Order: sequence, then structure tokens, then C-alpha cells
Amino acid sequence: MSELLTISETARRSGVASSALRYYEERGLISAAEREGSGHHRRYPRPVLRRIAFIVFAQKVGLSLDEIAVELAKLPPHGAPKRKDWSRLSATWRGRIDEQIAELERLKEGLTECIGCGCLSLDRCKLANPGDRAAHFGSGPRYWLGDPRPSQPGSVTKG
Amino acid sequence: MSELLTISETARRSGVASSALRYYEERGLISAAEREGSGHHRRYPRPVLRRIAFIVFAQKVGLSLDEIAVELAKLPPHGAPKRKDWSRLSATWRGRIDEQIAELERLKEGLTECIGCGCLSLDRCKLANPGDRAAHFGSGPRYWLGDPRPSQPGSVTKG
DNA sequence: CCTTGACTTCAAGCTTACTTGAACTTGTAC
DNA sequence: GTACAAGTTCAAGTAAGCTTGAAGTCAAGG
Repeated sequence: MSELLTISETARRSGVASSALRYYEERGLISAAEREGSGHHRRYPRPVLRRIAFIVFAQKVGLSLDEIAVELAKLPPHGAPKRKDWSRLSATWRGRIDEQIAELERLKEGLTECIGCGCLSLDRCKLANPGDRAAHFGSGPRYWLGDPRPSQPGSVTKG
Repeated sequence: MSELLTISETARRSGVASSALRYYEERGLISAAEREGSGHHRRYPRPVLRRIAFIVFAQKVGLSLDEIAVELAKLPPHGAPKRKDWSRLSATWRGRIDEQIAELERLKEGLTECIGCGCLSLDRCKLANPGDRAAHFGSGPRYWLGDPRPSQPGSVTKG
């Protein structure tokens, strides 16, 4: 029974605010133990700390809470990721990190080229060119980070 | 006079939506020519295209529109960045990109170590440890991306 | 009994960077 | 001179990931 943590204790130990923990619970990422014998206060079993660590990691890697929820759903409800899970996931995550790095490298390379040509021209520059941009990065000021445009409703045709 | 572009023309050539262009103008990032002889329609001078390219680049590098506004303010109001400006800026930007890459590398290294120890423990793991996190990345679910906490108002002390 | 403090829920707010919609004006082709 | 596309302004909506505030509950201390 002393293995159950209050929300503030959990917050303190994880570095994640209580409000965020409630939010995670609401989203189904973590869950409290049965709330018996403690009023209607939450009591978290210890392994929740690993789950929270998992969430924090995954966010750094660039996963959304929705994606994280999917991953967490593969684990037993109250379980924290075991070594096996961790190993499988971290492979995926490293892939993602590598992609992010690659994209930044491309960007840097583009900068170098543009120094060379001194252009910053929308017509000629590989980096600024809309078509090229779409190909490499998705358009700039875009519909929510990389969403595929939800089928143009009006007469807005793209040249 | 034929050097003035309509908003839709500008949008088409830059790949940035008209609504975004109006928004940029509202934020003071770009500005239209005097609206004489064309009703109250906007007419953009050609160099605006370079300004827009600049904005798009800067966003990719991770600058906010506020930061971009600061940079653009250093240029003549209607001027587009010249080669000199571009060269100065791209040095800064490459620095930023390198920082981002370095952070990702740190993250990756952390993943590898955590595979080694199999821990994912908030207490022991370098990656998950709140203190270490604060040092390297800022806290996880944080106050708007890396803000310094605005002086804890209540009794929320951090362990 | 009353206060204090930790906790609860629920709704609303905040930030960034736009997008969308409503209601209206202009420019141009017919 | 009238239809229609293109442009205008302004307000409100959207997305994610929380934070904040209001109003109430519960347990312990004095």
C-alpha cells in the first residue's frame, strides 16, 4: 500500500506537473489505482513513473500524444515498458531521429548552396522553390504541419 | 507599374496562401505598395517575393514569426535581403541547425545508453532524470517550448 | 467547529500560425 | 448595367498540449 503515490508525489518525482498528469490520465495514457480508502483522490502505482518517462521520451522523439497512446496501448494497462518493449521501440525512435537529422542536413546543405548562388530567389533556388519545398519538406506556412490538404473545397486551385 | 503583383499572383509564385500573406502583412513582416489606382486592393512590389522566401527559410530553421520580424526589421522596409545580409544570416542559421542536430544526437545517444541499461527509470536514467532533462532540453511537458518558468507563483516547489 | 491544505472536476484560457466564413466592395468582361 | 471573379476586413475557428481558475470535497490539526 505504501507503493501508491499521490499525484503531487508523482509530479515531483517525474518532473511533470500534476495538471499534465491529470491530462494524461484523461487521454488514457496513464491510469490511477482504484480510488478506495483515499477519498476520491488518485493513487498511482509506482510503475506509472516508467510510463511517464516513456511519454516524455516519446515526446522528445517527436511523437504526438495520440501516437504515444497507441504505443502504450500495446503494453499491459498498468504495466511499464519492459526491456523487450523498450528495445523494439527505441529502434523505431532512432529511425525517426535519423530522419529528423537528415532533414536538417538537407536544410543546411541548401543554405550553403544558396550562399553560393546568393539568390534567395523563389524562381531559381532549390530551397525556396515551392515545388521543391513540397517535395522535400511540405509547404512552408502549411495546413497544420504536413497535413495533406483536405481536398480543396472551393475554387482555390494551386498553380 | 507592371512590377506590382496582386495578392493571388504573389501567393501563386511563393507557394504561400493569400490568407497567410495578409497575416504576414498584419504582423508587419511584409508590406504592400501604396494602394492607389487599384481600389483598396493590395499590390506587392516584386522584392516581396524574396522577403517571403526569407520568411519561409527562417521558419524551417525554427525561428518564430516574432524573431523573423526582428531580422527583417534590419533590412530597408521594402528591401529584400541582399547577398551580404543573407551571408550573415545564414551563418547564424547554420549555427541553429547544428544545435538542433546536436540535441537530436544527444537524444539518440541517450536511447542507446538506455538500451544498454534497460532502465527507463526516472531515478537513474540520464535521459529521463528531471534535473538532467532541465539541463539539456528544458522540462518535458513544459510551458510553451523552452520558456523559463515565469517565477513559480504558488507553493509548487521543484524537487 | 473551523481552518488549512491537498485534492477533485469541469470549463475556459493560452500560444503560434494560420484558415475559414460572413458580409461587403471592386474590377472587368459581356 | 449587370454578373462574377477577385479582393477587402474582421471575427472566430483550428490544432496540440497543457495551465489556470472557480467551486467544491475530504482529512487532519488546533
